[in-house]
Amino acid sequence: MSEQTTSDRITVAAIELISQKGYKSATTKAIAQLANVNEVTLFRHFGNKRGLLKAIVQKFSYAPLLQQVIQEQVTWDLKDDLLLFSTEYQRYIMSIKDFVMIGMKEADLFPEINEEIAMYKTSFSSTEIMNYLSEMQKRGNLVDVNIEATAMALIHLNFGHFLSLARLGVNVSEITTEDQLKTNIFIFSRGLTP
Amino acid sequence: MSEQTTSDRITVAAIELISQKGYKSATTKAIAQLANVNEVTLFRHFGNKRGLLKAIVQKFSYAPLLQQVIQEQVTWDLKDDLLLFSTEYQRYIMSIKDFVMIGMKEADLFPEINEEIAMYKTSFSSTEIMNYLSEMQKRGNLVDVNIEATAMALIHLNFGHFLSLARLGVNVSEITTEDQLKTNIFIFSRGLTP
DNA sequence: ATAAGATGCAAGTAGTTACTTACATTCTAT
DNA sequence: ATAGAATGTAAGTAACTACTTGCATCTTAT
Repeated sequence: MSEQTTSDRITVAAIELISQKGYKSATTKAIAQLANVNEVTLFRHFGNKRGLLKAIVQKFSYAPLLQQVIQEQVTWDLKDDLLLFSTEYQRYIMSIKDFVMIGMKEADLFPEINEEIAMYKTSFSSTEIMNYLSEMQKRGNLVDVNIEATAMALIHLNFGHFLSLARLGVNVSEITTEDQLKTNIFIFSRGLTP
Repeated sequence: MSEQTTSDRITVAAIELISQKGYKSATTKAIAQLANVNEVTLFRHFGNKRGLLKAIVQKFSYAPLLQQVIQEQVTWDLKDDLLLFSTEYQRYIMSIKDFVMIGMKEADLFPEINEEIAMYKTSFSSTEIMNYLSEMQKRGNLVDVNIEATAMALIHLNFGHFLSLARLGVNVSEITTEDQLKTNIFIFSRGLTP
């Protein structure tokens, strides 16, 4: 039928249901039904429900390419770079949105997908940004400010925006993501440029 | 024994367990055990598990006093006011942290505690901030910027910070909340002051 | 064409969970 | 002291859920 393998169809269905209802409420029966396979097939592929989650985690646990992408495109112009960071972050985290939502809901259940992964490492690590900000300070393109706190502020802002989008599906307000990011970068670049 | 009523002990226990494990995984048996009451008592008080959650939602659904507190203390100095907003927000949302986490996990299960409540209304509504920002613009204390987007940026930033704290219990980084807020306000006031 | 592997189907099992019922016990107000 | 309300105890039920087993059917590579 479809080009996806059976395992893929099951994991995709599982990700959708678990991110929506949570791990406990997403029954193997429902997952199998959504994946259009027999429930037994699910167990034949993954052993048990936990194994299914494990497979999902592994599926998403690759080193984020984002860092490379960013490092290659850095211009050392604060405004441009902040926009680059934000748009890349938003693009990437939205693509793995369901996985992040699972991490949000099941952090205690599954240490592997704890918040650190879902919130920071999965996207870009804060150290990447901190390195960038330090270099910017050396170049005299950045005001004297707590680097670590600034990096966290950037991440928190972007993650907060992502959460609005992800949870409601649509923007809370009428603002488009583009306009929102524009304003964010305006404030930050103006606040951080010497 | 304790001064709390039986109902209170049950709801408190339920909030703790549900915010940790999620609604489905927090069994009535475990809730009763934690509350130090017989499981039957739980059902006598709340009818069913759903009724217990309903009681919890009602317990937290009062008009946030935060608005008043803020309006009374506004100084129309951007830096001072932003600090006031942030600290009050942080103080308040941390006090209802478990409830907010329930909202984060069970939004689909319970429309009443959807994200809007947990994320925005429960704390301070975005319109309150927007009114403040508009007035600041009229007074010439604020740069020409998208008011709505700026308000959302403030909320996202503060909510993002809250989430780090709430999820990990401790700050991700070594920065104290105070230092983090200071940096946030530094960036924002510098970026928004004409 | 055929063997091997993957999947479907039917039935079942053991454990869990929300919820009930009947009765005993304790607490509280008068 | 006593009635009435609140709580505890014991036992049970019906539904659900993860997971298993045995066998039939289908697909695919050779």
